[in-house]
Amino acid sequence: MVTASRPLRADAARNRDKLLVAAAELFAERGLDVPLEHIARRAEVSIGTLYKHFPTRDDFVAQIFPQRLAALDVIGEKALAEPDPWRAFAGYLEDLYALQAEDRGLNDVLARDLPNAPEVVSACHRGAGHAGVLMDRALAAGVLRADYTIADLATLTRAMAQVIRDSPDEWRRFLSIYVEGLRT
Amino acid sequence: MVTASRPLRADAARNRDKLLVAAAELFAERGLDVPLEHIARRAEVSIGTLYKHFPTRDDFVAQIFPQRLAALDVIGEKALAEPDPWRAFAGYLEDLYALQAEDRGLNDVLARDLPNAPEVVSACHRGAGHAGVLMDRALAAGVLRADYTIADLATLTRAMAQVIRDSPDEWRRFLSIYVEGLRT
DNA sequence: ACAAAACATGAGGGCACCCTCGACTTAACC
DNA sequence: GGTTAAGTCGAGGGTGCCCTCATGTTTTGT
Repeated sequence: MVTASRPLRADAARNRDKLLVAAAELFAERGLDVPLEHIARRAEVSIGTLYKHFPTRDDFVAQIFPQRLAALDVIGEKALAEPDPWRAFAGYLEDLYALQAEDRGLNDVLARDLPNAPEVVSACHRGAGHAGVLMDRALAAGVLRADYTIADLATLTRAMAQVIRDSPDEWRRFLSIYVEGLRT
Repeated sequence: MVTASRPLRADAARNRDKLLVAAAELFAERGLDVPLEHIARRAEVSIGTLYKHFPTRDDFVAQIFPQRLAALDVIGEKALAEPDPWRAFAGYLEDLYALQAEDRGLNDVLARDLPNAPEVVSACHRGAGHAGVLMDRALAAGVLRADYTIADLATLTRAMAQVIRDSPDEWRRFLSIYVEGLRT
């Protein structure tokens, strides 16, 4: 699907990289809403050049987050390898939110309806898939509240995004209370 | 403390009232961040007049929210009248968030660090006082997780503000799960 | 009815962000 | 090394919000 366009000119490739690096840093530090001008400034590139390479904020998102979201698969696999269904499920949540807590941008990405980047969307779906399996296992084992659904998990994720934003050191406590309420 | 200034001129009093009504409506509908220009427009008054009466957004907040926050006292008293310590505590939370769910502005007020309005701050403190008593009772009865604190409640409140914003119909479910985790 | 004081008005300046486009610069290829 | 397509630059136009102030209007008290 990658339209094999002619390779970029050397300076263009360099600028593109600098932009990606700057954007990745700023998304992680300040969240998804950093002004594009700040990204250009940190990349030491003009705003016009930024728009040439990434006409849309979502173009940045599409380039940056898929690899970060790969971590989702990693923790998913890890959880699936855990034999105890409850520990698997609860551990998954803990790992997931630890990820969010480390990266303000990722926190934003997972908390919003958004983003128009298909790659990001599909990564999220894979994540939801893992979570679904873990939930089913826990349900089958009778350790998870019987009426719990994926939609509840989405709600939790947005709530956790908020908790992480305002008390980055207390989210584990909040989560553990909620998770306790989930157990049967 | 009300500096008994000369009474307002008739037209001025009328405009002030229209502004308060408009602001109250818009805060409730759209949240605390509505542009002040929108308030002026709905009040059918110029932006200059708005600034004359309420130089600051917080001046609106200070006039509007104290009476709404009175509802906090009502539900506090109601909960204190409930003999069962667990039902009192859990019922208080339910009533509190029901209040937030009905009023976007109130939701914002309770969710932020903010506001520079002393009357609002003191109403919140009274609310926290009620909550504290309810928590102590529940703790004494051994029905509430022993390490629970007021700070946790503040975190919960911000999280609930978020949940209410994105799923106004699902917040009770989320709350009930969390509250379940609180019980011993 | 008049003067003075109180008030209302809205154009406009400031700011932060968005995005575009024409003039310049540079890498790439012969 | 000259040509040219590709790329860079940043001033500047657009938007939405904030807030102020000179000018014009209304109320009030006499």
